[in-house]
Amino acid sequence: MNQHRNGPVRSAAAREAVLAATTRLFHEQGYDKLTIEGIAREAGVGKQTIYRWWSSRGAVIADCLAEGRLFPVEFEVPDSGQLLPDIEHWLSTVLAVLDARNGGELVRSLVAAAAEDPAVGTSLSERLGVERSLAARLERAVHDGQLPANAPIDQIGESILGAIIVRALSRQSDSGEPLRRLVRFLFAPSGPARR
Amino acid sequence: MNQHRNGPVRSAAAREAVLAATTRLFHEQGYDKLTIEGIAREAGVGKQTIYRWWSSRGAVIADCLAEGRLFPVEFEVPDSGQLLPDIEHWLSTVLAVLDARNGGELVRSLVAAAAEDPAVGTSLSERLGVERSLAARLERAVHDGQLPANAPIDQIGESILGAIIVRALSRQSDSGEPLRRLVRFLFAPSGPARR
Amino acid sequence: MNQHRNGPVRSAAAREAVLAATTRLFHEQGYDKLTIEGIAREAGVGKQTIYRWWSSRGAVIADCLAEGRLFPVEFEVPDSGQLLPDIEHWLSTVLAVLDARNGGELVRSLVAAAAEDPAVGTSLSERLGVERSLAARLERAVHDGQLPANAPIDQIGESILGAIIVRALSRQSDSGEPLRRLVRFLFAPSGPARR
Amino acid sequence: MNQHRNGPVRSAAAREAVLAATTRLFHEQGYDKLTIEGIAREAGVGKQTIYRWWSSRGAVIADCLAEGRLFPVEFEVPDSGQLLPDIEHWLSTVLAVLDARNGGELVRSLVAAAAEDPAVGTSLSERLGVERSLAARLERAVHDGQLPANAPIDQIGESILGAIIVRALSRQSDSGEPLRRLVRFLFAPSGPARR
DNA sequence: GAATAAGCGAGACGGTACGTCTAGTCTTATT
DNA sequence: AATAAGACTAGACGTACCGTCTCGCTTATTC
Repeated sequence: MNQHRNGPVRSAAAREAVLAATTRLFHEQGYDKLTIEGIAREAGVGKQTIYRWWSSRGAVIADCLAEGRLFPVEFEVPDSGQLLPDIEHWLSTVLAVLDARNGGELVRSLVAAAAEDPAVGTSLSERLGVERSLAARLERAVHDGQLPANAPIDQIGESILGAIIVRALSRQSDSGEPLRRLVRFLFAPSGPARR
Repeated sequence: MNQHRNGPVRSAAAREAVLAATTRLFHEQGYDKLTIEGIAREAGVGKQTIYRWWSSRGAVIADCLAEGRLFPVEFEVPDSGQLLPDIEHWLSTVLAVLDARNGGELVRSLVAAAAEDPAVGTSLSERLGVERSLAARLERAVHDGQLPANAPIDQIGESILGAIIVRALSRQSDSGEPLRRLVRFLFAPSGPARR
Repeated sequence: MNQHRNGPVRSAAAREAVLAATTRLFHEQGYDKLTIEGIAREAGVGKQTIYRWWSSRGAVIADCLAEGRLFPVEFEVPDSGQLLPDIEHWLSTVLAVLDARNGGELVRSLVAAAAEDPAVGTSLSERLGVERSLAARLERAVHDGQLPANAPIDQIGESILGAIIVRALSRQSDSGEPLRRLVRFLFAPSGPARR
Repeated sequence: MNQHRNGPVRSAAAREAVLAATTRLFHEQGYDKLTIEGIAREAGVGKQTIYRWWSSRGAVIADCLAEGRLFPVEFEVPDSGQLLPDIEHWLSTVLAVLDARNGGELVRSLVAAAAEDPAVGTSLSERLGVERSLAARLERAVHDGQLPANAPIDQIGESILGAIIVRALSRQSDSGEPLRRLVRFLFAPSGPARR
């Protein structure tokens, strides 16, 4: 980080170093032990450089999220024509990634960050594909007739994401089966007669 | 806290002062500006007294929650026999309370606290009546046949709570109508799953 | 000449702006709050322009001193033939100028600058006319026989200047009468040493 | 410094460590490179402890001075009955001490400190014995008739101290002979006829 | 009249220190 | 033995400057 500097335009090297260091520290220690000083130290960057370009700790995390540095993959909901299997596939992917990297801790950190900084919440939701991919898939399901015309698409997505969050907050480590039961309840192909 | 205390047993006055001060500061400034020093100052109490009886900032909040100092009322789900109206009534009560006291900020603070401290999450969920009252009501709905026998009761509660949280985290201030649409979808006479 | 260079030469406007800004800030805030960044800002000049032409903060002050920007007048010791009145006249002028512009603070600032940068000390002494004018006058007094042949001219000047400095450092604001008593003692017709 | 702490009364150990560290750093690096953080680091003390008990960098130095940590000895003016030899003896002692420990740098540092903080000036003057011992000796000389009755005692002392300072500020390293000439001029036992 | 090269305002950069705040531990005197 | 008070080390906060650097522009000199 002390090689080529570019002068009075923003240094791409510094930006990269900050985001890389933040990603590393975030995974190692979690959000509440993440400090601006720590990032600067780890990145070999002056504190002012961070304060110059990011408004808060959360803003840095939001950038990391937006660039896919915290999750390695895109979460796409496939479209096989059948709603429930598609959603289950997406959910499995999400849970696999979360569990692989000490998911509870990761989600809690992200939630803490989101509670502090709006941008993180937005980025997180986008990154998990809730809006872009999940909502789009549900939209198509409405067109297919697999969901009723008045189904509250966004809220369904939020409720699934919310259930993931609540599960993380309550420190349950149950391999995700309950969440699968939830989506099965929501999207059962042949809804059991209920009344 | 400048009263006369009587020696070597735990001071009820100190406990009361701490919880009262915490409640006040939490409402005024939110969780992330809540500090042990601030509580001690406000309560007129030595820091050590707090450290002696509570393990962390979150533990104090959890105590406040458990004693109903953060929410003034109990959230009970009524049982009129009809599931959907009962749930909607409960949801309206919850939203009314949240909106009344700058709810978004309050929920975000609670979520931040829960992300840091497990006890807070548990207390919060209990306090909102999700487990005790909501889950019990859903249980009865299963017996009634208003919900299918295999309905994932706990997860349904968590998904509603989660939706409230996600809504708060994304700073939407939409008067709760979307959440009402969600519960209508979940508990509509025909059920969310349909074919 | 083997060294012909092209391009613009030193900008007189920039030099002028720097010295003017420095003078202004020095008088307003004193030496220890004088910063290169502050000067550059005030002068509307790039920092590099200052670093290119001056080696240090002190060097800029020394330039200001040398150009008479910090003291408005020359301090000349008159030569009426009578030593003591001449010196008293010079001293009165110096004290008048110092007292007029919050002299204690000014002297302290100059002393601080001199302690940091040798050039300032030299400039200061020159500017006050200690060497040029006071020492010359004393020299003439030796020739006149008003001072003994072996009188340590330079040291006498330094001791007067030093007394002014000590007085400023100890924050006495005594209208200069004590200093007048000192020079009367030094240059009384009978001399300081007497038996 | 992490051994015995004394509780909510001022820690003598911390005070000692701070003053010792300050003395060390002051001699090694001079006043302008002396920082609160540096002192805290060297002393193994929290910064707040310094800010709690001293109002500024200068105040710490003043304490060091007052306790004789910067100069190892007391500077006493002897009283043999003969003024000039007594003063010369005192001056030799002072100069010896100053030269022994890179005196110019030391005096400049002290002057810079005094320019910033009044207490340092006072302490310095006291420490060198200017007031206590030198002025007292001159007083006695007045009684003896070795100095005229109206001799400005304090100013004479200040002028000698001032000459030492000016000499240090102008970076002359002349072994002190000029200063000896000055005091000889001031206190010559048999003042040469001058006019 | 182009090409060249220095000076210029601007300001980003890695750093260091500032003075403040809180964490969590420990000691004192009091009750 | 618990308390209110508060000193202690440690370290992060966000700000201010340091001295170096690079950028794009302007300007004078040389080819």
